[in-house]
Amino acid sequence: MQENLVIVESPAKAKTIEKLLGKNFFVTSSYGHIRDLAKKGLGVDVDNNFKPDYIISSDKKKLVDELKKLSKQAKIVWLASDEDREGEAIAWHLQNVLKLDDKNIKRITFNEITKDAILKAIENPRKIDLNLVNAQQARRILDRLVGFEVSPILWKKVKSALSAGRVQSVAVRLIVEREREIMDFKSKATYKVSAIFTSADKNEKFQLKASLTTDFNTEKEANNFLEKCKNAIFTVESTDKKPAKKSPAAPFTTSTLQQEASRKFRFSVAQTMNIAQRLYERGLITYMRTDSTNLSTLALGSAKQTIKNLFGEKYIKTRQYKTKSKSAQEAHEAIRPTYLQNTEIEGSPQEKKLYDLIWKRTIASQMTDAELEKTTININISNDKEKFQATGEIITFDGFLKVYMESNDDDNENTETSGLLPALVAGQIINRKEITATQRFTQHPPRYTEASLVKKMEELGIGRPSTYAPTISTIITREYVVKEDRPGTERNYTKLTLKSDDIKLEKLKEIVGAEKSKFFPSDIGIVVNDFLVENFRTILDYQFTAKIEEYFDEIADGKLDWIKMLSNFYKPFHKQVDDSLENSQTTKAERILGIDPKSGKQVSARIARFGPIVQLGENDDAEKKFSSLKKGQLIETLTLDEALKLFELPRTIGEYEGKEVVASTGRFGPYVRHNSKFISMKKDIDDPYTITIERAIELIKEKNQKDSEKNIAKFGDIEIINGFYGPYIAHDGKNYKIPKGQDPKTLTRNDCLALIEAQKNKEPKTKTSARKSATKK
DNA sequence: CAGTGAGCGAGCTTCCGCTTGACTT
Repeated sequence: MQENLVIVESPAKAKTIEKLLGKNFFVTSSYGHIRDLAKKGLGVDVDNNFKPDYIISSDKKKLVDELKKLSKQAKIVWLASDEDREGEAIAWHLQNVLKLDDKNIKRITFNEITKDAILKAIENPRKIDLNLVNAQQARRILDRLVGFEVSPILWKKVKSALSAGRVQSVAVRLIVEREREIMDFKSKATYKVSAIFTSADKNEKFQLKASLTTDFNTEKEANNFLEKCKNAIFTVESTDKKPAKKSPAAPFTTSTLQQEASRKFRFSVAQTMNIAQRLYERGLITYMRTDSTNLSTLALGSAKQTIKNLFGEKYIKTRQYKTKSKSAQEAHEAIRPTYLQNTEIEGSPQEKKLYDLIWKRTIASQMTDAELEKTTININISNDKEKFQATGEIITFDGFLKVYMESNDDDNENTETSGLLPALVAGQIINRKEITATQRFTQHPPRYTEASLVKKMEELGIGRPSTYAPTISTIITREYVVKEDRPGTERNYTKLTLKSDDIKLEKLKEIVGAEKSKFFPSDIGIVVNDFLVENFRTILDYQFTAKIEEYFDEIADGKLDWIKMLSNFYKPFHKQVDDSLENSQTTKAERILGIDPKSGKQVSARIARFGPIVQLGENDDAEKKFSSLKKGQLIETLTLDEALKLFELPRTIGEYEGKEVVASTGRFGPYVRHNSKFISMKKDIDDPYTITIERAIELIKEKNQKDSEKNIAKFGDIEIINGFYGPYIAHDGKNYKIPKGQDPKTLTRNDCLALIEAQKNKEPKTKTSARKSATKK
């Protein structure tokens, strides 16, 4: 057995390092943290200096035993976890759990996996930095105290099984407040004027697009302007050329990679991380959970070489980027290809795409600026003080743009910049071909996408590269927010066009406000957020994390005692907990919407046990009626008319084969019920409020037809069913596969029994897995 | 992506950050 045991955090990393270190070293990994606060109860003794109760979780026991065994056989254990707060804590937990003596351990760190860096680390070992460890303990314990003291208040005051936390609650707040901004937003219309000019000289042919530098507020003003243009002479007042530069973006961090993959490929944050993980495990890219934009000297060198080979010397510009985010801990490099000379890889289309993106971004970051020439042409109007302006941009040297251009968040904003403008001289007269004034509306602030939420969280220093994706999934599974598409609404707008000597007025329609994969708060999300902001303002403050991070830094620097820090936080915090338990109202977000003109009864909305509902009649009304809100409706913005419409369902629309046909909306959308069968309506075609009996019968017939095809054969308690995934055998509440190539119609009862028996033998495996997932739930 | 369309009764739920697996139809 080797004298030296090296423990890192990630097994993929362990593999590479072992190759570099040679046979005297055995390298293994801890798979992240090996123990954590007890899952049951608070896990912290608040009356005893916040003494933490650390437990090795069940899924880490085997690993810890293995590590114990290995460390006993080794002379020196090199604790090589990451060079940050969490990494230091992992090293410290390892020492404690493995019961390693100070003289047998050496703490080493390196933030690039190269032979040089690792050998250098081995030559310069240090002790475990207890201050840094304590900063981590303070972070961990504070998060536990916040999460486990505030969540139970929500169970009591709002709804069972809800959760609150330093990170997730602020993420939800961002989404709720953005929605409120949108609710309050008043769109303002202006008339934007643009023109197409042509040459006055018939020998010269060009078209120049220009826009007026000011907008008009009313149709009348716009029309007056166009009237004036009829008799105006247009003269080139000035042309101006200016050189400009564009610089490449920094290499990828976790959050910027998530943003770009979302913008360019529409990958979800989790999807990007899964693909990146696979690339990392295959040794194709560096670690994908990082907040650093740093590139190793090795990478800088090979980028230089690659650029020289592919594009030539003049495209090289070696740069090191400063990491933007203040909370960055920089335990790793930026995300980059391990070998920059590999311009492409084998793999799934998604893997190839993501690798290509990472490669381009990394290479571009080491290339020269792009050089541009921006041209502005101002056009004078003889009878008006307004001016038209045309702008153009051409690339005089492409530089990094040869390989990569960062995408923009607001891709729907098509700025009117064209490429090369015609060569015009001041004083030259040009002709108007067409001038239009189009009514445009200001847009509400955009709803968050996964990626833009991550970006915002990073700006606020909330969450870490390893938690962005899990946090998003938490706020969705708690049903605080939904991520979905919403159709837009139709809007009228006006367009005035001046051509020859006529002004044409058009009333046009456009679809606006359609959303794709955006976050919307739910009623529960809104209620919980309002409750938390009201009762725990300090923790919900956008600056809270940034502030406590300063304390953690002081602890890490040995300037602040971690127990004192926790105590300073906990005293006022716990008082808030007690206060809100005692004084705050249980909240149902109730709103009285008005009176139903038909029945004279009160209409109200609130959160009930199974979600948001509207109620017709007061609580003591024996004949009160309920209805659930539709998808996309919020209690906060529901109108009386919308509420009244909800009571129209379920709606009896007629009879078919002597049985009632009812239309309504359920958990899974609108449906038709007939003969105790539910038939989903077709999306975007049917509407439960307007569906006719004829159409309903059509749906019923269709469904009956499908059902008759569903059952292929039946032998007593054994059935052959044509399911969604193809035909299968159903027996005793369980489903069994039919082997490929076997025609299900020819199967006999005995064939089925044989298949069932054959597949039952595999059961022990599925049983244990069933138990596992059950205990997880 | 199949199927689904209900209306408490006790006890449980919950945090954030490190890591990767391995259950299917």
